[in-house]
Amino acid sequence: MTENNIENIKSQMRRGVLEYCILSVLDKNDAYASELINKLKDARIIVVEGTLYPLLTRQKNQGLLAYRWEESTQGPPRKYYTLTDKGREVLQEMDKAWKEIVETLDILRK
Amino acid sequence: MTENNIENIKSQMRRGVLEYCILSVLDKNDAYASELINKLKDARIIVVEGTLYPLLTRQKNQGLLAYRWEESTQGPPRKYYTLTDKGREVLQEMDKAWKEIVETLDILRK
DNA sequence: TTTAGTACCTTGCGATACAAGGTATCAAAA
DNA sequence: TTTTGATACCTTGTATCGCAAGGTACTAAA
Repeated sequence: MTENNIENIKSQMRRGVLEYCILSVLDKNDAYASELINKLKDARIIVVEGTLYPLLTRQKNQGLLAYRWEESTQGPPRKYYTLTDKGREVLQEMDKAWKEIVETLDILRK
Repeated sequence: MTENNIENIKSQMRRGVLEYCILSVLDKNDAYASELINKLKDARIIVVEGTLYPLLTRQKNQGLLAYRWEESTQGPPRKYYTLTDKGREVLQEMDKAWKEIVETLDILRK
């Protein structure tokens, strides 16, 4: 019960920054969807396929991401996503928004 | 367009921590709904009635909040919300979850 | 030619944020 | 004494979105 409650709270917080996390990861290196899922899981941000795929499509449609296909030696081709210039701009805006929220919570919890 | 985009991003981030903010405010002082809205607005967390009322009811039903009615000299009676013991426990869990996410983003953006 | 591994994507349900609209109380002005 | 304005409560309907579940396709090895 309470456990569940807390998991909900965490996932709610994670959801709020999910797009920010995706752009942050892609800012360092291009990546394909399954790879992204693993990198985010390593960073303790849980995200599943059914969440990620539509989200990547949305971000691509907003012009934040572009992609290219690359052949793989061990399975089907991979769709590598990369940040666009607009994506980098938006990422900077996210940095600001994030800083603001962190400050806000510092104050609220002080 | 882009403006809108960024507003969406901000509000998404805000949404993720909204419950945390509410409990944080109530941890300092009991408050009634309209008062909460103003305090959060001052802290740059925008929340509207249609969001807050159902959310307070949810938190009350989860046993995190309790309320009492108090007469007011300038209008209808006010429903003052207060943190329960369970609410305080959950708030501490939120502190942990929040710290974890802040650390995660520090690393992702480093 | 079947199985295992990897990678892509979609569908349907449930939760929820928010705009808009509604009710009730009190006090002061008309 | 009725209307207006301020304050406070709450609900309804719509749209969005996360996630579980299910589905397709390619490659290599058994």
